Amino acid sequence: MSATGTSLRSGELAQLAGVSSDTVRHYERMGILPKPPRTPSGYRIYGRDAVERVRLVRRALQLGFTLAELSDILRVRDKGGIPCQRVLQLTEEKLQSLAQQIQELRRTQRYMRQTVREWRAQLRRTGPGKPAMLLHSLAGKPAPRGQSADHFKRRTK
Amino acid sequence: MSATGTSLRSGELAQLAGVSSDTVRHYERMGILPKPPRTPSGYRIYGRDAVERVRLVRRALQLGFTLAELSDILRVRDKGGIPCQRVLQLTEEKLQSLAQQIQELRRTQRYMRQTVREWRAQLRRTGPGKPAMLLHSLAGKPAPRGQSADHFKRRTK
DNA sequence: CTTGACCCTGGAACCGGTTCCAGGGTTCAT
DNA sequence: ATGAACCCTGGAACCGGTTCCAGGGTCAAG
Repeated sequence: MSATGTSLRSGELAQLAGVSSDTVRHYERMGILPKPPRTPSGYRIYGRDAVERVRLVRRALQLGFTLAELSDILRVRDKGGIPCQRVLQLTEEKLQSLAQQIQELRRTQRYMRQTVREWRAQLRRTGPGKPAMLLHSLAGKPAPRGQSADHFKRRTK
Repeated sequence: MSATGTSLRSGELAQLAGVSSDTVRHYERMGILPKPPRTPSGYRIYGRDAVERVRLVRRALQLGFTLAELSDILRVRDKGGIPCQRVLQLTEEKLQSLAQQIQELRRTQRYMRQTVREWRAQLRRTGPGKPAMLLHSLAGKPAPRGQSADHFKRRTK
């Protein structure tokens, strides 16, 4: 009875939007998907627009928005508010720090390439199965500028 | 009695290496700093070489090594092993995925810039305080290639 | 002797988005 | 009426590096 209708159950929504149903429920908990009506037995009933919503969230996440931010924004919007300015501003901030991040990564890249080059030379010099002290040589080198050490993980802010 | 000697206590080591003493102890737990001798009262006693070691670890972390990897490598080295090949190989892998990561980020950057441009135009069209649907417009757009959605956090592997 | 700076331990919190779990109900087909 | 496939709940685990915490020693200067 649910297959071809307009209404979706959590699993179907998840499928259509390309996430797990766990994630769908999680989004609801985070206030990102509004609480949907339920069947008498407690199953969630979503409209097809929910698919859009989830997809939107995924895109926004890719742009660096957090669930918390999206929760804010969407809540405002759902109340008839116009969060566009806020969205635009946030996006520009992300863009900013994205640029920074890229720069940082490229610094690391240069540094790492240089290091590998030196290591290769060193290995040729000392012979393959010998001492070499590769890692050790790092200690004395000038760090790759940015001191943060978490290029990799930390979300923008 | 400890100030100018050759031996360091955890806090001094931390200071000299630019980390917190919590971190020093953590490194020990992870097997990255070898268990140091203790004073009769239980204080750790490090030699000056420990400073190098910690600095080395920090550099390596910046290059994308994990504590686990470093733990392995250093343990081998401390036993007289020669982990240089391993180090080199790992580094090349990091370098590889770093390049990928940068590419991904640049894609996102391009996508985001384009998006902002479109939004600006849209805002001009609809007038400043009006509807606008900025975020909403994301749902229909083609995603920025990479489907991973975690440019930002996840450590390389 | 007191004060304050330092050290010890091991376990938990943190970040954020996702996933997993146990224990239990619903729906539909065979 | 039995099974398979789905759904419900709320809480916890996960990743990894760092930090924080309580409850307690150590040590030197005043």
